[in-house]
Amino acid sequence: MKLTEAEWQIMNALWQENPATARDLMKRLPSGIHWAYTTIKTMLNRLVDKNVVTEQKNGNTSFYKPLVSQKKARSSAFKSLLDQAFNGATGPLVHFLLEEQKLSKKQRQEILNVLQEEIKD
Amino acid sequence: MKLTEAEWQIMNALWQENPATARDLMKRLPSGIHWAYTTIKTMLNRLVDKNVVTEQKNGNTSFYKPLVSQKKARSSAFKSLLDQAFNGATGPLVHFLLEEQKLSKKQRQEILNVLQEEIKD
DNA sequence: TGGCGCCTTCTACAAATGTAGTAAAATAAC
DNA sequence: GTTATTTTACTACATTTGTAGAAGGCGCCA
Repeated sequence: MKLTEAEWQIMNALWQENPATARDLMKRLPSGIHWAYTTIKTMLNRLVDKNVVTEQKNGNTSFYKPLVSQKKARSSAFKSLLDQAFNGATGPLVHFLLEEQKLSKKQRQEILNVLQEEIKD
Repeated sequence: MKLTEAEWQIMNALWQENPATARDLMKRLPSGIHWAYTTIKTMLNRLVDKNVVTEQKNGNTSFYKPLVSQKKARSSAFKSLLDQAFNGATGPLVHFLLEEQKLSKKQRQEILNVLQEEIKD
């Protein structure tokens, strides 16, 4: 399932903690994003239509929960990027990742840490 | 500069070899994609508008060249994914990469080596 | 019991995206 | 030169995406 940019914002907020109301999500959006309440509801409705979240009503209020895990969504986005921009192969991406000037020393160190962690066993 | 999915197809074909005509690109598109000639022209026009490619006419026929390098485009797409789906940090992506893509120990070690090489200075 | 505030459902609407048809102009083929 | 082929320039149109307003319903408190 493909998420749009705006949908990612909503989902990121929702994954943080759920179930959550539209109001909750509104508060959790990154500072800098100030959508109208109804905008958020619209997004949620679309996500429900897409079967990415479920809606449960308690009285008059809707509570939302993700139907798709963050991991799954990431996987899908990752794969799309790979196919689209890196000829579908991990190799070029890794190469890119390492070569890319934009990575700060800190970021590289971060990668190194992860790798070492993973390599351990 | 943000490319759409369809635009990536065109650009991937264009990066392969250029300058190229719309007809050239049509032939180079991955098997499975069969766009009308005018569709390709439309995309190219939009890419020209976006300053992603240049158009030079030779007589009646247009030749196109990328104005944005593949590397640059990749970088941009990569960064978008990172921001959108991985909280902007390389770490989680790498984690994901290692976990999901099942890199062999040897591959990891290889990456590690390259990284250490890179980090040195 | 009449507002106040919050929630929902509907509706709207411009811009971006995917996809292409048409008509006219340029060129190539005979 | 006349026809066939190619190319361009313009226009079109449905769908998706980003963003939100309006109107009606419900609980609460003065």
